[in-house]
Order: sequence, then structure tokens, then C-alpha cells
Amino acid sequence: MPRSVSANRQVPLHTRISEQLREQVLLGEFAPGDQLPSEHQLMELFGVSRITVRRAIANLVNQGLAETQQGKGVFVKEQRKVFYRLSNPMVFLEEDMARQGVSCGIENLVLEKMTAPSKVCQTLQLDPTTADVYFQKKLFLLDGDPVAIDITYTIAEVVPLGNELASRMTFPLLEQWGVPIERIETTLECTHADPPVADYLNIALGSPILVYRYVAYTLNNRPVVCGESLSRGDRLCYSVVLTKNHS
Amino acid sequence: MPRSVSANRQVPLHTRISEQLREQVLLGEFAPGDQLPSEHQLMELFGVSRITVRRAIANLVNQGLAETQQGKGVFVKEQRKVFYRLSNPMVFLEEDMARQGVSCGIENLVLEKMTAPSKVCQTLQLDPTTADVYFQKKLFLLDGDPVAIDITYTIAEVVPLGNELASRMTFPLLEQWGVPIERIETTLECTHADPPVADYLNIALGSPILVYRYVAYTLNNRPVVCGESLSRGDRLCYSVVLTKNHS
DNA sequence: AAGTGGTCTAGACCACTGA
DNA sequence: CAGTGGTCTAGACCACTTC
Repeated sequence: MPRSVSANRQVPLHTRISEQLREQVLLGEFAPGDQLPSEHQLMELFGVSRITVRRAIANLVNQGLAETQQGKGVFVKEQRKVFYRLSNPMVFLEEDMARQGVSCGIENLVLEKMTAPSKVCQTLQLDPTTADVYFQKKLFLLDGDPVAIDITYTIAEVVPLGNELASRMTFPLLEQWGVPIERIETTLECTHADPPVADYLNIALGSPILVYRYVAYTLNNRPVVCGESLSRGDRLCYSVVLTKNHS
Repeated sequence: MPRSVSANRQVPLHTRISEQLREQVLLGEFAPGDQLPSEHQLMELFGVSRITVRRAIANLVNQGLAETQQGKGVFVKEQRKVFYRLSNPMVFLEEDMARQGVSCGIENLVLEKMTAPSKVCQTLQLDPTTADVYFQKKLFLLDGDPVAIDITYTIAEVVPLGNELASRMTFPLLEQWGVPIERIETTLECTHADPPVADYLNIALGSPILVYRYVAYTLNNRPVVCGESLSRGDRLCYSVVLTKNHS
């Protein structure tokens, strides 16, 4: 017998079904990691066609509540968010993550000295003809999964040993090299995974992505590093402490 | 004749089609606001069924590149993001928005004095039996559209005139009332619109949402306000300046 | 009335998983 | 092998917009 998804004829069937499943998930009838009924079972349960069931499941996936695995089934998604603390100076990241019960790592993808692209020249206030920067692309791993891709441009002049950038975090290295970071201008926004990002982070096209952009300044308002971090919206979030700015 | 979506048999048809359309959008062949070919036209153009075309369009919508309007068509989405500057003290918001070319407003939804819910008691370090707070729910409008919903709990003790909260921004009011905000602890994360939020912000279920949570402290580390802002990921982003923390 | 997107059906075939 | 989800088809009806 079809279950009671009859109320409110104005709301589409697939929505009524996904809403009912959503309720059950939120009430704990299905725990994180649990398998939901199969498409076939849901078809019988609600007395609807497969396409409608699939649409309902798509709604849940779209709301970040479920994920599908071909050949296996649909599962309630587990919440595994970790806070990335934005501060200056940067805290020692590994410790911060360990405190949250996850291991972290960096996988270097690209590290090369190059002449700065024009956009980078602008933000770093460089002379386009002579400006060299280190360009680095790296993955940030949590418990082995890639959760963020980071792209950084560092003015070559302040980097004594380029290779060290490959294995260490950028900001602590700069401090160590006698380049104190006085100010970091940052922005945070929400976008969607495009094909390369989806590929790197091993997620579906269009998955929500948190974008963190930054320009870091040393003494005398001189910019030395800029870049951006694209992270999985379902795995990372940011925390900031705003202290009183006596101006 | 079908167009060349033949390459790479491993990639689903709907993805090849949406990727091709995506390319055209990014190359500017379709400008923001332009109407894309109708489903019927795309069916003929690519020689595929309607369901596949619809799936391709859904991919674009899911990537934030297009939006559909029933009875009208599919249109390339316009980028209309505005920065919300996080600072302490809060800058005068209207001016900040005007500088970005948008008008802003507040629509008060709920404002009432109540005993604090237990979670709020915890974050505001209140005595659960006697603690009164002002609970406020308001919409933040940009160019007339609701783009964020804000929920705030303010310790009643520091509020001389509750009604003023309805029409003014909370933080400047507190300063004016002699409650200086020394520190604000914030977090930013990405989620999806659930039914009430989707309804308030007039967006589809599951649309990306930026969540900004905060606890504000006055002198002596005493928390006085906490709350959260849920904003449309496609309309708002945040900017923060991190100054050197000499600890 | 004609054209648009939104919902829903029944049914076919494929790819992946695990016993 | 049976069961799962992934892709794709053809076709029907509806709701909304524009003329």
C-alpha cells in the first residue's frame, strides 16, 4: 500500500517523498551511514515510478543528506566537517587538526618559479617585466581524502629555498625566513565544483565549494603572497576571531 | 544533424551536452541573462531525448550557471555577488553596500523577549532559570530580494529598548547603548537550503547557503549576543582582514 | 493558441557490487 | 548470479508565459 504522501496536491510527488525521507533521517530513523531502502523498495513503498523515486533521492543528495554508491545503494551521509582556523600568525595546523581528531597532510602537485601572470602582478603590485613568483598547487588531505586544493603565488624575492615550499605550510615558512605577515586580506565565498576541481577533490560536478582567497602583506604594506583555497563544502569550514579594531 | 558530442563514450551524454553548453557560456557565446535554446531545440540540436536534455540543463543549474523559468525558458545566470565585510566594530553597512552599487534593507520577522533556549544559555553562559533574551529573526534584503535570514539572541539585560532592534542593525545599537563589543568569535560554513530557508530566501530546496555563526563578547569576556546568518551562496560573500595577533 | 518548462509513467539496457 | 544504481528512450499531461 502506498504510504501517506497524499497531502498537499500542489507539492510535487518527488518532493513529498524526499521530504518524508528527510524527516526520517532527521528524526534518526536512519542513522548516518545507514542504507536507505533501494529504489525498487521505494517504488513499492510509495507506489510511484522509478523516475520519481530517483528524483526524490536526487533531492536528498542535493541537500547533502544522502549519497549514492553504484551497485551498493543509497546511504545517509555522515557529517565530517572540520574547522580550519584563520588567524595571524597561522597556528600550527597539524595540532589544530589533531585536536579535532583527524590526520592531515599535503600533497604537492606543482611547484615552479615563473613570471607572474598579469592578475597576480596586480594584486602583488609587481613589475610585469621582471617579476618572478613561485607558483604552487597542492592538495590538502584529511584522513587521506583530498578536501581542498590550494593555489599560491609567492614573490620569489622573499623565498631563499623554493623547494622547502613543497613540503611545508607557506606562512610559517615565511615567518621563519624573516618575512613577518602583518596583515591578510581574505574573502570567503561559495561556488560549485567545475570539472578540474571535481576531479581533484573526487566529488560530483557542481558540489558546493568554499573558496578562500587571500593576499598577505608584510611590513610597509608590501604584498608578498596571494592565492586561493578551494575546499569541499561538506568537509571543511572556517573559524575566525574578530578582535576590536581601534582605528 | 546531431552535433559532435560523440567523443569519449565513457562520459554520459547529459554530461557531454552540459559541458558543451558550459563551454559556450564561459566563452561568452551566451552572455549572462541570455536565453539558452529551448528543450525542444536542444533535442533536435543534439539528437537526444527530452529527458537527457533536461538532465543536461539540470547539470548547468546545479553548477550555478543557468536558471530556469517556467513558461519562459532557461537563462544564463547573472553574477550578482556582494561582499559583506566582517569587522569589529561593524562598519556602517548601508554605506558599504551602496559603494558596491546595491541598496539594502532589513525586514523584521520576529522580535520577542523570551527565556533563552538551553543551547543559547550555554553559549551565552546564562542561568537557565532566570535568563531572558531578545530573540530576533530578520531578513536582509539586497535590491529588494531577500538574500539572508538572520537569527539573533541578545541578552535582555543589556537592551534598554527592545523595539529599537526591529529597525536597526544590532551591533551599532549595542555600541550606542554602552556595550562595546571586544571580540567576536565566528564560523563560516557551507550548507544547503532546507524547506523553511528555501521559502524565506525564495530559492530552490538544496541551494547552496553560506552560514555565518557568531558569539560576541563585551568587556571581561562576557558574551552578550549570539546568532547566525544564513545567506544565499550566489548573492553574498564575506571579507575579513586578519591583523597580526601579538600574543 | 502556441511555446515554454515541470511532472510522471513504463520500459530497456548498462555498470558495478557482493555473495 | 541477483541486486543495486546509472543512463536513455518515447510519450502523456500539466502549469505557466506570451501573443
